[in-house]
Amino acid sequence: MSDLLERLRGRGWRMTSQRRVVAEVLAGDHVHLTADEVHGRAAQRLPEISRATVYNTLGELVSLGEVLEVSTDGRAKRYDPNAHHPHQHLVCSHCGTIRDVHPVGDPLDDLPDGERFGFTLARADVTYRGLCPACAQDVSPGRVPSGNES
Amino acid sequence: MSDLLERLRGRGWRMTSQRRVVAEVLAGDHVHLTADEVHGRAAQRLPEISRATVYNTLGELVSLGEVLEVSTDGRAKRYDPNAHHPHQHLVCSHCGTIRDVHPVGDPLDDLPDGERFGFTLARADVTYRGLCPACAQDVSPGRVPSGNES
DNA sequence: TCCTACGATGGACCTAATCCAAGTCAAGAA
DNA sequence: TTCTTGACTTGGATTAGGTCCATCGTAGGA
Repeated sequence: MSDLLERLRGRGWRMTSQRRVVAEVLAGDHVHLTADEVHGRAAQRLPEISRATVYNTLGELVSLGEVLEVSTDGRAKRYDPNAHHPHQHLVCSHCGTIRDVHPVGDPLDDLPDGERFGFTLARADVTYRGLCPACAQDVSPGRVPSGNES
Repeated sequence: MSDLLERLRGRGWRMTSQRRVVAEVLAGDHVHLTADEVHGRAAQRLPEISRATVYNTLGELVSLGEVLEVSTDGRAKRYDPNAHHPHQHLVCSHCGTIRDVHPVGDPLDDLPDGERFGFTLARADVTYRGLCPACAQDVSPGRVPSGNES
């Protein structure tokens, strides 16, 4: 992730401790934190960091194309640092877990000309929805309901 | 759309003037109103209708499967009455216009087993993004498509 | 017509996000 | 090294979108 910091510096970003911490919090695969979670983790290292700064920094990372904004559920937006590898998302309808996935083919090819209404298409965002293994067990009454009744 | 009212009555829905007006506002193709827009249009016919009632009614229509909730940007959810005809959405990145579209094939088929992480898939939501004809004209200043002057 | 449980109301409240004026500090210049 | 300055940060106010709840109203069955 330090190459992100390099890229940002190369783009003339003024490097501050706040921006560094936010960029570092957003490292790794399958990371999809809300702005509030980013703030929480950043505040562990830099207790005085403000929410406004986290929002500003996330917004800049998004407009620089270094981070993707994903809103899978109409609630808080999530931020995905995996912006340089095209991918789609797989979301658990029950617990909200998100995984990055790589479908085959290009979904843009599936939209016939007659269905494009003259639009100039840029991309297609696909959200696969279903139940993750853990929730599939909890939700289906199956047999032997594994103890954790509420 | 009056068949919607019939179906609702058939399901034991208590029919009130408020519910009728909300259901009537949500009629037609390519209709994707926000809750606030629904409230505004409903209030033209029934000025005393409250926002809470609109939210309640929309929520019930969604859980009955009569209306779809779509959130194509991180802002207000939109409500799509075209719930009985499977479709995806085409969104203008500039003005936000939404069209219902029908891609060929089933996007679920494009996700290989190795990319499913054990999930039980239910469906795939696809959002095609691009510029509508009107915005494509507005945005491009003519020719010289402003390469990448960073 | 009367009852009553279901639905509507509006105002308080909540979360996510943005705005803003004032203070701070990174990094280039001297 | 110190100075300078404008970009950055702060925290508190504000906004948008949505939910909750106590109370009132009414659809529709008896």
